[in-house]
Amino acid sequence: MVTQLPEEYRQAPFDETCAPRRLLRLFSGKWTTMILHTLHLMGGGSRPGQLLRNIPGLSKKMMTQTLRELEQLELVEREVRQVMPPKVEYRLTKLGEVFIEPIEMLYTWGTLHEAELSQVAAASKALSRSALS
Amino acid sequence: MVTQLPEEYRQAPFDETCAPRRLLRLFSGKWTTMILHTLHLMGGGSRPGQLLRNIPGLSKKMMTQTLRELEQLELVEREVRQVMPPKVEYRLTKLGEVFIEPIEMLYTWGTLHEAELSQVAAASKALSRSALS
DNA sequence: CTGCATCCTGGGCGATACTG
DNA sequence: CAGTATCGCCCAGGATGCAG
Repeated sequence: MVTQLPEEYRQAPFDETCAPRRLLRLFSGKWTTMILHTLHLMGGGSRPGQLLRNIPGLSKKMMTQTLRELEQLELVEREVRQVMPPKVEYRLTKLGEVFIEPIEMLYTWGTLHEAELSQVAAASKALSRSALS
Repeated sequence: MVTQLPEEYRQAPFDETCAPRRLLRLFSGKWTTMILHTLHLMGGGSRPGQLLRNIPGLSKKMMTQTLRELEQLELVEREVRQVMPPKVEYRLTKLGEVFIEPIEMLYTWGTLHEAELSQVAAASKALSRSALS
């Protein structure tokens, strides 16, 4: 029974530019996945105010900032309607929709495993409590 | 064709403590998932030096720091063997193994979608290039 | 309503050097 | 080899205020 492969046979290490790492970096922003997820969830175009209301804790600044980044990466499109008051809609691009898949995977996994997540939370709580003594 | 539900009928927003967000926070550390993944990949116990060598860019400090956090969350166990030179092994706990699943999902998804990840990279590159002008 | 500019703070993360 | 301590940077990200 091989519990551990010898050094020489172990698979090559991740390099910085490997796919998993690039994905991680893409999702590293605090609000990135939540914004993509919400855009997807609401279907069609979403207005900034709606996004803001649907993502508690998100500030206007971080929203627009994140949306700009996603625009530049061509994961999100912005549609402006020049009227008063201004009407703006954001929607996922075709490329953007691709990345919905891993996000939904993560989110639903989380939802299905609340129990384990609570165990982790409990552990961290126990820790901070003992730290107070 | 309903492209967008009226405000009142839209599903309640994520609150801060919902499962998806907790999962995101758990994985928010730059090295967290990579360390868990590598521990899993190597099977059985892993020695710090091995981890370090298998995760390019990881510094000794960030490794131990992340491992300590994971220990506190009870996702990782540390086994010390008091000899010279010191022998230490880290291994996933039962709870830790649970979280391997979403990590592997993410990583393999990334691997299967290198093409799209490259498109994103291309978009960001095009951006920084035009910014130079 | 939407969006930008500004200012500021915390802490994540890295580099380095030192112990056993 | 494994781990710690220190220093300091940088920037993500929050608060506020102004403009169209």
